[in-house]
Amino acid sequence: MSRSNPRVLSTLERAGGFASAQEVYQLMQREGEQIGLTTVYRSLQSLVNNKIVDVLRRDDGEAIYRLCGETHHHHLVCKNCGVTIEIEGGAIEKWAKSIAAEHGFKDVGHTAEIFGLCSKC
Amino acid sequence: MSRSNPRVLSTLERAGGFASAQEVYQLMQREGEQIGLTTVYRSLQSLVNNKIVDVLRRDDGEAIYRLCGETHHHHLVCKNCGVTIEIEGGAIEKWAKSIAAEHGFKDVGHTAEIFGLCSKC
DNA sequence: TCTGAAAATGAAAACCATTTTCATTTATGC
DNA sequence: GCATAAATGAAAATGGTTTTCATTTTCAGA
Repeated sequence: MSRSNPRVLSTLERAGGFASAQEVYQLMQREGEQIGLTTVYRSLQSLVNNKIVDVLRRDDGEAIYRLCGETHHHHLVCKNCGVTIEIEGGAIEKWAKSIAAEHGFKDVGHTAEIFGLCSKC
Repeated sequence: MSRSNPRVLSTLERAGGFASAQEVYQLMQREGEQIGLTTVYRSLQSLVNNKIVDVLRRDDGEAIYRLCGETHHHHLVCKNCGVTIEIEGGAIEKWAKSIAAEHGFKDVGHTAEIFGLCSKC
């Protein structure tokens, strides 16, 4: 298994904690970092596995990565400009748990995203 | 510009109003319809432009199309055997709408999935 | 300090959904 | 009919992402 190259995380932070793999790679190149695109992808994947970053999708399907806090939250994302607002999901947690219990499911997790056009777009 | 091939819409409806372009294409092939993948893509695009269908993204980035105005549902998926149960999302709809309104978002949609281990696994 | 196994790396190729190109067929108005 | 526009689809191009594989680096133990 591969661990994350720390410079990738540091670059993602510097990018405002919100960038695609391609963008992280280009940023590192521009700054003279010597790294391959493959390693960027692998590092980001590893960060996702370790729950250090989240992955979302742009409208065109490109994956964007962003730092996430530890508390479980959801996102409200503008599908035009990409601005993201973290939201609490208390209601969702309960909903997911009750639905799962109703059908005898265990070890339950869930995903939920809300998207739309923000007030500026 | 091209108009939508009506068989594409009819197939999307038959698919439960929720499928990717590739799936629509495969479904049509299996049913003996004679159509090219290009036409499927063009028809779906045209349906999106005409606001007849919505387009979302799967986690893997593939675009999925769904009929507008359909009351859409969510899924409870077993992460071991893959069995899927359709569930109503009334509570989620309300939650998504209120959160979005709170932050001035318009043209709002959402995704939500619950996953876990089903009673058999 | 050596040595070898395991992990990390990255260039190139493979993958795959999607889009574009372009030549051909079909539909439509006159 | 005839001409022009629209629709079609095979094949090629595009572009993000993943895989392959050979090489380099790391590092624990002799």
